Amino acid sequence: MKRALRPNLINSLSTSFSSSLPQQHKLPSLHFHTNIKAHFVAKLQTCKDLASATSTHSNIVKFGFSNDTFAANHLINCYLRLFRIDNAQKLFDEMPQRNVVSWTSLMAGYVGLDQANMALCLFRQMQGTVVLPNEFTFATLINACSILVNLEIGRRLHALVEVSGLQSNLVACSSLVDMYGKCNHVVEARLIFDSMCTRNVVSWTSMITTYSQNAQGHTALQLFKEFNHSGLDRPNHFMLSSAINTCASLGSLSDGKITHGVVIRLGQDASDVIASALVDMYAKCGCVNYSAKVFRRISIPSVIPYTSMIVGAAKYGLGTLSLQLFQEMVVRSIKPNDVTFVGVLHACSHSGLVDKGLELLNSMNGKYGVIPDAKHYTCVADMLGRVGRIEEAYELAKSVQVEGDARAMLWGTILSASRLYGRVDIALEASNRILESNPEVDGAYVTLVNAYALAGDWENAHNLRSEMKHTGVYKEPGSSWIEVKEPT
DNA sequence: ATAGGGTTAG
Repeated sequence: MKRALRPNLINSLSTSFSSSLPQQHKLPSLHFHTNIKAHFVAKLQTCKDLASATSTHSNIVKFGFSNDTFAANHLINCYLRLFRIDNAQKLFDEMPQRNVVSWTSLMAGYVGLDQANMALCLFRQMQGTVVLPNEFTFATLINACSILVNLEIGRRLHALVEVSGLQSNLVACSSLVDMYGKCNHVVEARLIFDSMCTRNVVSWTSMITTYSQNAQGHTALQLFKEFNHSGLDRPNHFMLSSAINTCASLGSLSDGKITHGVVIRLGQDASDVIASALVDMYAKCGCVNYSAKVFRRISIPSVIPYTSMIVGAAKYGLGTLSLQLFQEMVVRSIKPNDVTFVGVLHACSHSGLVDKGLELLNSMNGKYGVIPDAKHYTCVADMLGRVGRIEEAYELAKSVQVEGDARAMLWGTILSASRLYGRVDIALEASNRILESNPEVDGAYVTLVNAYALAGDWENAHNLRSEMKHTGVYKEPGSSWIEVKEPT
């Protein structure tokens, strides 16, 4: 095997370099060296599978480039593209000389694999070296803070950005705008946006999204308009999706139609991402028939527009349409994901197709390879609860392992159903589990009081209410207890 | 060579 591999490689190299090699008599070895390295790097950039990555890796070692930082950085990035963070980390650990690209690449790799914390750890390690962070390093780290909603570290990085003299840097500032926005600090995001000396589509999109995600949709749309009149650039599909999404969150059909008009004028209506946003927007603005129109114009819809349409139809009680669409995507071999199943399960729930819903839940993993999680169980528990199949809902909830807020949600659903059907025993059980999952939830206290009261256990109800007053979680009786999580 | 923004659920 190995014997065959090496001559082949040398053959392929000599053919690719045969035209340049003979002319370079003076420095043949040096040029061969440079060219062969370029060849390996080119190979790494187009690597599609682990086998070719590892074979190129071993060739890099064989040809004596194992200590070459440039080649190793390419290898790291190649492994990261193939989602092999373990290989990338191992290589990184073995590098004798790491530069800022080595560090930043590995950090970005962790962020991309939902391990934003690891990126921050790496930065701490990096600070113990002589390598200095650049704008890309900061952008990657600030992005990690956005994902983690970690304002504290975000602020520290902001300070470091300033110390490093990058306070007007486009890339660093755009990520700061995004970070402050994701941490709900709109004013600070805007201050940075205003302080930037150059802005591009990305920075404007970050600012628009910040307003949109912080319940200031009108300001977001105003900024979108401002950008369009500024003549700086044309909005791209990122900015357009954000604007459409803003209209959806506002529930404003008129703004939605105007934005749809902008999309058409810019010739962006063929974009899958934009179409998904439009389908969702029309459904949220009360026009599911428009959603259907947009959806049917997509030639090959991916799982996202399919899901948007399934969810939209489900909300309008068009359960049969949702299920038809689901069937259609299965026939077209478009793989449903976890969100798609939330949609179809909702459809079953809202249209009273209970047994169909149960059948779907049970076939999710085996037939479609999607492992049901808390949100699916909550959905099905709600479906069973609505039609009074409380026992089954209760058994289902007991059978699943869920933690934290998701657990409170699941048992909140059981609680709601058991109250509705007067099952005080199960209501009590559910209240207790909500308390176990999340003791800070004041709504659960109220519910527990209600449950005790319902059961006629007034003494316990009274005691608990005093305890609540004591711990400061008291809520006036009669207020809504369904709000498990209040917006901050 | 490395980087920043967007789309489906609750």
